Amino acid sequence: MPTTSGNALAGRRAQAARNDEVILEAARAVFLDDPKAPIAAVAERAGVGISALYRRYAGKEDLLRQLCHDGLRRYIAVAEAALAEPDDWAAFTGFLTRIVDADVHSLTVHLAGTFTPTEEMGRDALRASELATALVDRAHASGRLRPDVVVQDLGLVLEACAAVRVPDAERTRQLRRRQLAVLLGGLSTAPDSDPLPGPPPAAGEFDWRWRLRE
Amino acid sequence: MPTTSGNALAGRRAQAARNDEVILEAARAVFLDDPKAPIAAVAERAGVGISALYRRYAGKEDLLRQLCHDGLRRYIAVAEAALAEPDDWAAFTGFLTRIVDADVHSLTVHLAGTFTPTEEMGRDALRASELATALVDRAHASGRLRPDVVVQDLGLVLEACAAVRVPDAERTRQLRRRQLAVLLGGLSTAPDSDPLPGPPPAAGEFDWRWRLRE
DNA sequence: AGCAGACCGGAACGATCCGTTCCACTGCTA
DNA sequence: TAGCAGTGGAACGGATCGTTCCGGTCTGCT
Repeated sequence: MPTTSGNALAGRRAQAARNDEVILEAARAVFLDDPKAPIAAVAERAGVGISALYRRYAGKEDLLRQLCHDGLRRYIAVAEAALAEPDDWAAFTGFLTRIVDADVHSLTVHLAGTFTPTEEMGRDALRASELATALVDRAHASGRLRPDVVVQDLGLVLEACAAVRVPDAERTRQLRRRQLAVLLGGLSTAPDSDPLPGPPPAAGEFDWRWRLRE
Repeated sequence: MPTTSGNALAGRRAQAARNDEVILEAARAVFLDDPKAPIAAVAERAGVGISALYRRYAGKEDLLRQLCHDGLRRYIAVAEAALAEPDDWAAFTGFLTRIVDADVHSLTVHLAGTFTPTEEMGRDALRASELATALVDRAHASGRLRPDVVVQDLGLVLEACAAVRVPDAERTRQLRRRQLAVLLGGLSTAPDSDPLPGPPPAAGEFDWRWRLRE
């Protein structure tokens, strides 16, 4: 007779616990593919009924919020891991590569505006931007990053990579790496290059995504 | 008494002719901002009734198709103009700058899949890709374009720029130019750079956009 | 002058989609 | 074995949107 915990395999409880995972994974896959997919698509992909979803989340908005927050936490985790890398430039490039590979940008930015954020998300977003700043600072210190690049340019880079999209997921990853390689080449210091044009992206210039869409 | 032609200002005919323009412009603005905007939004933006739209176009699909075809023709015109530039590299960069500024990429690619294309569009698309190839070839000849860049990489570049988007249109243009500058830096030959990773984008790898969405 | 009809605004309709609720059912768990 | 947590999926109600339709206006021709 399984107790309330400790058994990972059998029984109704275990099935429910497994569904927790399956549903979250399905939601990630579905909303990554189409940010406004219907909730039924998530249930279908997970191979469960709609009730299994509504038992866990108050509604679509709640699911989206948790998914987005999850992406934010991944971002932070990847950034912290990258900061542990001793080489300044490698920390920077490794960070971007991992974020792009994990498609975290789509998980966060593209889902924003579809729900009202919690204040904890606000705190995490702040922390995320601090970490990103640290990575850019170190990249500058390494001398390999163009001096006129600012933190907010990371947003442009990630957006550019997330925009690459073909039906096959693995191929998408490859093409995004190619895109990132080109961008990193352009971000690197070059002997005789003109300065980047226009005022650099400003802090908060992309915040409109986080405000509710009207 | 105005005759049937020659007068550009007065009368019902003239108003109708003006509406032709106004509606097309409104449609461009609206669908550029949101590819699946309702048709009523176009009418509202144009300051006309819905009838004025349906008098000119058989339906939404027809409007979208003509808009997209229009974008394709712009693309071709810009490419032809660029090819007249004597300097190989300048032709290449000038072409990209103009396409990005005019937001032609959004007009074509992002609208594809929402209508069944005509064969004339197929011909124009072919011509467009020939012109793009010529521009890339000349850029290669100039020696300033990395040898491992292929025509299809243009699609990635344009996608990256089109992905940049803030509420203000003029600011969007500025940021896209910045993005393009970074990308062009990465596309340029550099003394000691690793080759671009992965197989390059293949011909027709982005064609799925042109097939009807299921 | 007068009328036929081009042209227009916008209400109304019908189809579709989607979030959410609800209920019957299943098989653990105590 | 009784009860309930967990579930599948039909059904509902609201919202959205493409399209049609009708009444009204004004023009351009006769």
